[in-house]
Amino acid sequence: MLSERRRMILAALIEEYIAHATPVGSRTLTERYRLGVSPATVRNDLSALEDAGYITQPHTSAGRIPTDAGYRAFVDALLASELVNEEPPHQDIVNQLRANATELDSLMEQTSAALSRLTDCLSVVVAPTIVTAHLRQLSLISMTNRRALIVIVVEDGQVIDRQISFAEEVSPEELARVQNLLNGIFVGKSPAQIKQHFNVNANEFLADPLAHRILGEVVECLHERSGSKAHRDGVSALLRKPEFSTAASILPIMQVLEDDTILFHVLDDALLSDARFMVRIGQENTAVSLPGFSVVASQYGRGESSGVVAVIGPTRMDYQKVIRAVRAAQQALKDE
Amino acid sequence: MLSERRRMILAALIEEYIAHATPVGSRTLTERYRLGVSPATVRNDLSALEDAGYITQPHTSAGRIPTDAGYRAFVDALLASELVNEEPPHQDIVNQLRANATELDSLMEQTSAALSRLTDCLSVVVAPTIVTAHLRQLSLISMTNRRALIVIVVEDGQVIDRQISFAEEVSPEELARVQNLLNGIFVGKSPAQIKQHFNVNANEFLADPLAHRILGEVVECLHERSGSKAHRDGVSALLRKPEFSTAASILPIMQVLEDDTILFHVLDDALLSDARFMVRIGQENTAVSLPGFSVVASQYGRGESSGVVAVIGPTRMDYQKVIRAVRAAQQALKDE
DNA sequence: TTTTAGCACTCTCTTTGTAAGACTGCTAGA
DNA sequence: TCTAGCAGTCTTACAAAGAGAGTGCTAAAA
Repeated sequence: MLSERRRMILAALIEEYIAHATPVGSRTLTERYRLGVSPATVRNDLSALEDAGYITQPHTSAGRIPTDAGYRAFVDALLASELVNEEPPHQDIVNQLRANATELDSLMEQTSAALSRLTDCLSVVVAPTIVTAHLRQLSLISMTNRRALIVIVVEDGQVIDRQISFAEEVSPEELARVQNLLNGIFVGKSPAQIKQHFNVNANEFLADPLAHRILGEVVECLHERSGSKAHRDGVSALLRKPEFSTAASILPIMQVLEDDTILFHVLDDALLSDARFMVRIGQENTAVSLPGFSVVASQYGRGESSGVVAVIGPTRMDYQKVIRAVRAAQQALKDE
Repeated sequence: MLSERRRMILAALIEEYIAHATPVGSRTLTERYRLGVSPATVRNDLSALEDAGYITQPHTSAGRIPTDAGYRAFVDALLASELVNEEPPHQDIVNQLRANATELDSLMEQTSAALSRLTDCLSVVVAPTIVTAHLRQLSLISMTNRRALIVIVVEDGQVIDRQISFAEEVSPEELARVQNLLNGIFVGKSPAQIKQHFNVNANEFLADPLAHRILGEVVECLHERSGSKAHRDGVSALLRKPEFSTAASILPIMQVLEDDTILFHVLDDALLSDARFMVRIGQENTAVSLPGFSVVASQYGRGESSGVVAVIGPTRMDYQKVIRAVRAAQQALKDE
């Protein structure tokens, strides 16, 4: 429905606005892009694009800037094109990250740092949820007479630990017994299965208070940690962008970042559908009002569980660069 | 050397400026504080205080605002007075925190959150360094044939874990053997002692490559983690303060927060001397230039090791409230 | 029908000038 | 030593005016 030229003009305008963060006029477009028409013609097209809701004018005598809908059309075109899909993402970076990081935690941290450096935006990497990952091993380590450490190792290599205190003394031998007991029953089971078993066979465990107590903690751990632990990087990059020069403009994103629950909410919202990859532009973020921010998020799989890697920046972000970077990060985080 | 009245005027001016963030004139002071003298007299004193470097004028026809030196004098007086020292810090909060948090990590997180809420500033809690804490127990958990988890428990209850991969298969029995071997030698030793033993007796361990490898990782862990892990909270509180309404004004602190190394550097600098408690006002922060920011930091001991708890905010912070809050946090984090 | 040139129009931004307001510094007197 | 009064200085707010940028529209050209 949009003529070829208008599409080109929209793309050129967005490109120009992304680069300079300043409203773009008809003359600028004809001067910098080989459109082959005069400014007057471009003006007509701009007017049409504005009527269609793709661009808007901050005020009468300014150039145009893209609306969220304009970015959306631009990004959809980008995603449909080969530009973003075909090219192999920065394989060198992927390899380098993989080589350096021996642990998931450190891999996430480094990926987040690389991502924010690469895109000059804020990046977030969320550890895979363990909702689906199966238990590999449970270890109980005695710390003092009345204190022990539970270490849970999950199939995809994630480790969760938690300390517990006992009202009465518990010997290391006792702990070893419970460890073997629980491992015997639950290794290979998913958190949901473990919880179910715990609830159904509650009576059985009541005879063994220590096992009951510890299993309770384990169940709690597995559910509490579901999707916890997020690495963030690149806040200061955002502060340097002209659109975020006032504190008020960055406050919304800071509030999101400060609270894991809200952050997860925003990311989950972005990935609610079965899509593994998602771009949310400005007001498309419905979980929290984030005017002026876009979120590019992707799930990444580690074994049976899945985490999220995302880049958050101004709607005026370099979508092509960001999308490719997120894809690359997803590769880096993917289970070997 | 400062007359009693001038001291009072300085205190009143700072109090007023802390409350309203706007330059304070002579009339305001006489109206709101019972000084018993006329504005003209106050003006003379203000002029003297300015000559002495305690206050300054943004411009000729504005009131005065405190300089870093002015705050310093104010804070020194505060610290010398009973106001801050004698009163028992919010014991209720301390107790509540202690009750909720079973683990150090969660205690630090909750303390940080409470501290920032209480002071309406940014708060940072750094885990105790383990430089001096002795090893309590070492556990090796087999994850796969070629992968194991090292869990290090230190005297003060901190837990460190790290995954390692092996070139060849390693049986759980082998791991158990090494675990016993290393525990036998190193339990009760400090990181420094362990490292030394490792270096001196290198030959002995060469005959046992697995033990050598694992001990190497342990040594590395203990030193890497020294003073790592920091919890931050309350960034958005800073954004709401009028002095940080521009992105440029908060950029410095964001850069510090983003990089643990720099953050530690700032805090270490604040606690470089043997003082366990320190207030750094504005330019007194020498590690990194933090114009307009003050740092109130305290060490807190957990057993033999020590961590840092700090509040960072505008130089125009409520020092009394902040100092007492930091003291309370230090109590909450102190080893039972 | 589409494109172009030209022009009037509108709006922002900057500058300039003015008036009001705030606070000081100074001087002279209590 | 303190106070009252006043002139002086500086910011802030507001209005007016000019420059600049970019548009929309109209009429002619392709």
